[in-house]
Amino acid sequence: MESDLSWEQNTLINELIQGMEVARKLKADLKTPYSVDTREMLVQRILSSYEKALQILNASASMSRTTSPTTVTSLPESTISLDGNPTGDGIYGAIKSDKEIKHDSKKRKTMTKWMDQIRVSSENGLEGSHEDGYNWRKYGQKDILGAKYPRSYYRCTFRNTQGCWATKQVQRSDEDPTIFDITYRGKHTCSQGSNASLLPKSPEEQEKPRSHNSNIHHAKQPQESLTMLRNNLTVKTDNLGNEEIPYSFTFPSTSFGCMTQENQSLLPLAVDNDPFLSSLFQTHLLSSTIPESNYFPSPSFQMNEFDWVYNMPHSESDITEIISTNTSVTNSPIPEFNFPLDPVEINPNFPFNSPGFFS
DNA sequence: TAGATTTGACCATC
DNA sequence: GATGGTCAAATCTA
Repeated sequence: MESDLSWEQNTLINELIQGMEVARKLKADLKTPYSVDTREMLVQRILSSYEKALQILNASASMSRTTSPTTVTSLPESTISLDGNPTGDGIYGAIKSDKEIKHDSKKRKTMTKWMDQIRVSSENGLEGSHEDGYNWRKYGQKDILGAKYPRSYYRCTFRNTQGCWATKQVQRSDEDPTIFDITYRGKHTCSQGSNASLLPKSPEEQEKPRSHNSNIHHAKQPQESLTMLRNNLTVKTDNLGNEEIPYSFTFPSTSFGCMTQENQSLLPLAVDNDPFLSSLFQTHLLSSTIPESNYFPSPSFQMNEFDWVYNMPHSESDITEIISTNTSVTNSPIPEFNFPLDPVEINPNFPFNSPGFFS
């Protein structure tokens, strides 16, 4: 197994390459009659990639330091916090006795842990989804010292039935209430582990202000969901702060919106022919033009990259496979960033600072 | 009535 | 002892 640094380096490289790829798309896009919105989304993706790359560097730097937490940067926290063994929590896959359960907190520190951030747009609303394809059940909320907002605790719905010990904590950022820091712990060992993120949600369900029961959804359109997942790394945050933000928050427990045939048919042909632009366009189309339908719980995609890599394997063989293929160039922990590294060449003269580039 | 959320209490860790 | 994480009874909702 590779070292953590290598794993992060791969992630970092992929992020940078992702930025490059999007930049190239945008460059090509400048010669086409594509909409400003599409270009805007490309720019957003570029920014996202570089932001993630910087955060990865940040995380690496933080982990390499053993000094006080005052060295932490101004970000709420590194978006990646690994314990060094992405697959090293196999003990949590087994169903435990009551006695073992009671002592789980002792093992807390040994569980795989990673963090992500989600920015919630007003389009989706705070009561909208922050779903990651898994079914979470809230089991606690606590005021945290020094934090303006309470922290919510979620665990996998299938904890009892399938012995899935994945948990997550959701903490709204003090600095930016539109950002939620999410800490995942443990790997999903439930049946969702393999198809999470591919779980669509009907528009009807999406329109519900909050779901209470029956949050189990089955993948009906995995391809669409995959496409969405691949491209939903960022969320437009225009008009943020225009709404009163409730102090307490609760994310509904499940899953992704689904792309409808009608929506897909709206894609311009040129965009449709480009898988990348196509999915990108779909993302933007849904998130910006029909907010009422709330088809897209976009934040969930933004958070899901690490969730995916850790949680997707749901058996020991899957884990082994990930470990054994970790040296592959297509082993990005962010599945949507999987593409060969070889042909990439970075052009330092790319005009990022050109006037109007970030229009 | 089943399943989810709320919330006070308990426990482990630092 | 302070704090964070979890439990579990009470409550809510479809």
